[in-house]
Amino acid sequence: MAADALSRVFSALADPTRRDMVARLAVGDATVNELAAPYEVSLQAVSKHLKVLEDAGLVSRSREAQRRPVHLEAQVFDLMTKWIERYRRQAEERYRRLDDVLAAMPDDVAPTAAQEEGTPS
Amino acid sequence: MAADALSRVFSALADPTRRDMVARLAVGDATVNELAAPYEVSLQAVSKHLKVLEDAGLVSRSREAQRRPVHLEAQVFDLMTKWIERYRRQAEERYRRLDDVLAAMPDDVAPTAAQEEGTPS
DNA sequence: GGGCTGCACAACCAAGAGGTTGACAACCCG
DNA sequence: CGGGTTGTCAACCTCTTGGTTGTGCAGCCC
Repeated sequence: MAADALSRVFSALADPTRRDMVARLAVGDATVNELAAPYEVSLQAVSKHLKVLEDAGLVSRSREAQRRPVHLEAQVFDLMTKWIERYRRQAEERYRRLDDVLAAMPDDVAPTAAQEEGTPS
Repeated sequence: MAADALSRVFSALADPTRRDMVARLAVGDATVNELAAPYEVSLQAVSKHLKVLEDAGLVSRSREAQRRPVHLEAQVFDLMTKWIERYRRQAEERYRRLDDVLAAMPDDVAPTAAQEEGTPS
């Protein structure tokens, strides 16, 4: 749906079945039938899942006679890890420089201690 | 939708708007209005996005008078990176031990050379 | 060449996601 | 207390998603 690559990758991995397939493919290439075996769903459903993974660039499919072996393209993972690491680091950095942030705050209450809700009466 | 935590996290980050919000929150906490400002969508839509992020455990919302400051919970990222790293490493490892994998194969054609399609006649 | 296997494409359907508007609750300010 | 500000909840609409079944094509096997 979303045109950008990162969205497609995240979206593709948001499904447990597809993550499971990726896990399976990390061990080695597999055919559609092999991938479909563990699941209750129809072969067509699996084929759809593979299309999603392929559109996300997570897998590639080659031809080998009438079989279509599926191959994991692990380098796409880097796209995610880069994004994640960037903001995680940024957030951690922010914790480290908490004093600066507090100094920049107006005259708000300093959240040094988490205050509980006040008595309702 | 999917009950498991990892799916919720991936799904939450599959939306560019929500990733953008996370990027914004990495700089520092913000109110809903502040977060909504850059976007064309209604405040309610932003509120929904935040709910998705909150359900994924990516952000938390506190109370501060009538304001609801949103805070990034970066540690959830670890959940993803762990998953990703696991299978990326596994896939990379597989490349390294390609010979073993080939040896373990049955009597299939060894894909040492990518054979082109046979002559159709 | 006929049939079986492996897989994809198309049409359809139920459920969910993301957007909208409208109403309203909680809180500060005067 | 009344009014503005901040944000949520509910109802509704539409498009997408994940599933189904049906059909059909490409390629081995006999």
